[in-house]
Amino acid sequence: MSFSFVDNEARIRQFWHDEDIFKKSLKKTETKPRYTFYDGPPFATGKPHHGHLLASTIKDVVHRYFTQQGYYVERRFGWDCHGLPIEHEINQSLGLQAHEAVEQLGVAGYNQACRDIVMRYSEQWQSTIERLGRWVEFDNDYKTMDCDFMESVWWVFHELWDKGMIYEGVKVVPFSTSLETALSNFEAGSNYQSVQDPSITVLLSLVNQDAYLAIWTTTPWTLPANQAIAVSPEITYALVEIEGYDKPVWLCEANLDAIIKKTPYTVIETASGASLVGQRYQPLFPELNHDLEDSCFQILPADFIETDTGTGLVHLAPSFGEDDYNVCQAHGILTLLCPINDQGRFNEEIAAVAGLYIKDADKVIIKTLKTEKRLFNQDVIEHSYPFCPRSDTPLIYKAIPSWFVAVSKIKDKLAANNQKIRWVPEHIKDGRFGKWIDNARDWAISRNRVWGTPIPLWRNDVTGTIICISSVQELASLTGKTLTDLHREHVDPLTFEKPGEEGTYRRVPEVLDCWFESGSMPYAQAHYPFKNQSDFEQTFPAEFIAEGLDQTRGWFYTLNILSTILFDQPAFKNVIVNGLVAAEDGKKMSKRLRNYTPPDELMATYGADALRLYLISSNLTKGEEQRFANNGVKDITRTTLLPWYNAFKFFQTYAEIDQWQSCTTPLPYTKLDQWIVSRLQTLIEGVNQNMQAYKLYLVVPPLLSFIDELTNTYIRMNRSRFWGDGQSDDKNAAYQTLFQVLSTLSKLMAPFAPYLSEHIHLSLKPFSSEDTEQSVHLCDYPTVDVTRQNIQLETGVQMLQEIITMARNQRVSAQIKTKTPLQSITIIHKDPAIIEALAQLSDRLKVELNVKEVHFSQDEAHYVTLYAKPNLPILGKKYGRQLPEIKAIIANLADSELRTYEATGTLTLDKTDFEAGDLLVLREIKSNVKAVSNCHITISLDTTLTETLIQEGLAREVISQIQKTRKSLDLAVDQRIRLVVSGNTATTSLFKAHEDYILKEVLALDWQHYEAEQNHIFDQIEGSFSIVLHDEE
RNA sequence: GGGUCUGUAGCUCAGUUGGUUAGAGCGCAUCUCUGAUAAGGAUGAGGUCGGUGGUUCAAAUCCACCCAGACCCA
Repeated sequence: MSFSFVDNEARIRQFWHDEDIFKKSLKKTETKPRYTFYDGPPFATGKPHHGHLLASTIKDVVHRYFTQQGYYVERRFGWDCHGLPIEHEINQSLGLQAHEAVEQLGVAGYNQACRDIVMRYSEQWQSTIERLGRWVEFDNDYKTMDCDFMESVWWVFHELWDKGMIYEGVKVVPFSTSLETALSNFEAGSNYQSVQDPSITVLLSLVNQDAYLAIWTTTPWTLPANQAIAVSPEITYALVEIEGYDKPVWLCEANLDAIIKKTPYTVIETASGASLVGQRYQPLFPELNHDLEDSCFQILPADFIETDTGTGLVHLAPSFGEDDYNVCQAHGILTLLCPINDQGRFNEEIAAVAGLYIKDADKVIIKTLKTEKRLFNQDVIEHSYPFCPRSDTPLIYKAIPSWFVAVSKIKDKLAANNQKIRWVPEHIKDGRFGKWIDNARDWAISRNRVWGTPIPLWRNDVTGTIICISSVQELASLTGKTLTDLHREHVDPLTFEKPGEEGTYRRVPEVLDCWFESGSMPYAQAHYPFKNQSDFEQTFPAEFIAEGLDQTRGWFYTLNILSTILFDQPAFKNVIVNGLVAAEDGKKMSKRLRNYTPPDELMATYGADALRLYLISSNLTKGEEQRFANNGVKDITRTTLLPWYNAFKFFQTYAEIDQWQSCTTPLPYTKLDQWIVSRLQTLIEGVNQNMQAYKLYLVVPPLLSFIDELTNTYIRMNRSRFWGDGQSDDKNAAYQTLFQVLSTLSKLMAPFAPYLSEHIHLSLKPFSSEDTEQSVHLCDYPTVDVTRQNIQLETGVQMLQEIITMARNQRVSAQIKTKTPLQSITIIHKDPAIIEALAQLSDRLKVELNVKEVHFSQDEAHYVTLYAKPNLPILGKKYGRQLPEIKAIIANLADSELRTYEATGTLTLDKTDFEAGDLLVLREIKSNVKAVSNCHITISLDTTLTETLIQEGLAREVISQIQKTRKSLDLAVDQRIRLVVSGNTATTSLFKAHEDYILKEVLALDWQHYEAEQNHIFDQIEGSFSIVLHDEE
């Protein structure tokens, strides 16, 4: 019956659930130091994908680790509830556009519709996250739409308001005319498409000169909103007389041919852009020209102008371009022309295009310009243009009134606080995040939406005075209404008046950007400062957060803006930034392409432990992208989980037979016992170091090699110690060692592979003479015990393994199987300390290599010649340019010279001297000697075969075959058998000669000789024979 | 267009302050071991370390530019 990781995980999960282990781990650490964590809230409108599982795994690993370290780690799951994604789903399901949906349902109905779907997949989330093994409190979660949460968001806003960090302005934002709303830059950037647009050059008449200005645009519909023209002061412009035009034209000198094309022209004069600044021109659509500042319709200087396309004279429509807006603002153009509505349709002021959608207006405007002979050039350009990610209509940039957080005021503090954060990977601190902060601009936090936290500003409709409300109570004191829900349908109707003041206070219409809410999460999840005040202040900032690279400009940023303004601190001290999980084909994971296996399916196949280990051992945990390969998960099972489980299973099998119990009395531990314990200590040390540095990606590889050493070296080399009958101190020492290693390993692995660790921990319980914790996750994390570390021994075993490999190679080349014993091996090394270390392991060597004697020799001269290589890092610095000559000298050094060098540490030659460390002395087998060397150590295996040795080899062959037969018959490992052997005299004498040995190894009570041929035939044995196995009874 | 990251074997990835013959796993071929094992081990094939230039005695590693990909920002 083979072990199923998946079934086991289900059992363990049931155990955790039945025994309430997660709660117990929290209870146990309740009084311990706090380790604060903030969970970045996901939207529950879709199911969790690989990226979420990655982040969840990272979070869980760190939480479990610090819990076992003796910290109290509160883990509340968070949900992002507000925002455009939710609204869009409503609009889509109704088949309506935003304003229509709101008109139809009303604000209350609309918000109710959002509320109904916002947690749609939360159960799916919970089950997947729990399946992954992440311990997080779903019953103690926070939602950004909870009244308490929203009240704290109001408080945060109010703090900012009081500190003068909020102001009202105008922002040019990506705007979707189909959703009739502004989009975040994030949303706007997600759907660039290659499109063809008109590319036209238009002529405008100057007022004080009989000449035209040529301006270039790809958005003709913005021309009615033109309010100025920009030039670059550094560029040279030319006034050109062109055939067929009544007046000369100004444009940039560099592009004359490209713009004018084949028409003959003459340059009349040239001028710098600076000298053109201040010239006035006549607007194209004078019908709009009312109530504007005098500063309009003139040439302004700007620094963003390029000459590779266009005329160097740039049309400025401050309502429809960020650069345009900034330049105009700077030169006193404050009143903006905006002849279109939110649907992108022109209003009635311009008769020609009234009611037309902007893209349709393009054609009309071009036609009008043509008839007025104002169209200089008309072309089509193909370029990349942002589209609405929801409706696939072209976005426009549009100035809308907005509320801002004055981030630029606190840039320096933000940067200083950033320096206090440990970023993994580190480059994000001064790279992506640091540079983003350096260029920080004010943050527009208002949205003209319905489903969100209302901005808590009430404006007097007569005086314009604004009051910022900071709490439910304050609102109640002004309005007499105590709200339990702060959404618009409840808040908007509340108005109030102030005694002695005329006018009524009404709330401003906008809601907050949902990033403002997630950035407020540290305070809002605690309902700070209305509750938990001192508790919060003691645990802020968070010790740790972990999210994806895409949050650099998202959550990481907003958290820090708010924490810097509120408390002049970063919001978190450590952050692991994970990279994007790509599909195996290198593309994005996509439902449409079906290029990935859903996480639930993966866990149903390989289990959560394997998935977790695969995810955290990758570069994903340091912000790099990784292609997700199902085979990688499978490999983890094969290379890590399975050998680990098998090591435990081996222990369990024999410990049950022997009814073994752990003990604390001193035992005669062998060198290999001490060695594996030392290796374990080194592993513990490394894991702790890497975890303290939040380098999760460094944890799994050493672990893997430890498990490899445990199974393929320790257990393989010590198997026989567990087999013998009865109890002995040596056997006890072997059990005790393996038991200790396995139980420590289960604690060490618990954060990473919580299920299998738990299974092994629970299964080891019956063998422990001491009380153990109910769950491995309630255990203290192992710490390194340096007294049990023995680096010399670790090196010795390392060398032992090298020798074994070399000797096996020599057997292969001599064509002698490992089963055939050989008389002796000689190990040659000049260092007595190393010989001593190896001598202690010589019994081991005999068994591993199947040799009868192990000899040691320091007499290298007999076996090897020495040669040297330059120790480049040292000699390079010493000799620099002369290095090639020195290398040549070294290559020609004689054996005797190198022996002197090794003995004395120095070597004096005619041209140069060498000191200790300059040379690397290596070994090479002499051509007349039968030996093998790996440059450092040399062995010589005696490959002479005698009849006795061959016979012994055959006896082992027989044993091996009998064991295979036992296994194929599914006999229990301690099942005794009887042998019936048929064969010729050679067979019989082989059995007679090695009777004791064979019977003992295969657990046979006796053997009998039979004449008849039976089933099992071994042709390797001279004369052939067969064996029948009989169960004992 | 700008910023950050990535580019190493057929595939997935290591590669320390520049330094000696660039490694591992999977896959492939050959051999081998095994009463814990879904295994293990050995050997081999497979690399112009994305490209070009530069710095240096020495570059996968540092610098510049270019190419490709990802993310973020325009």
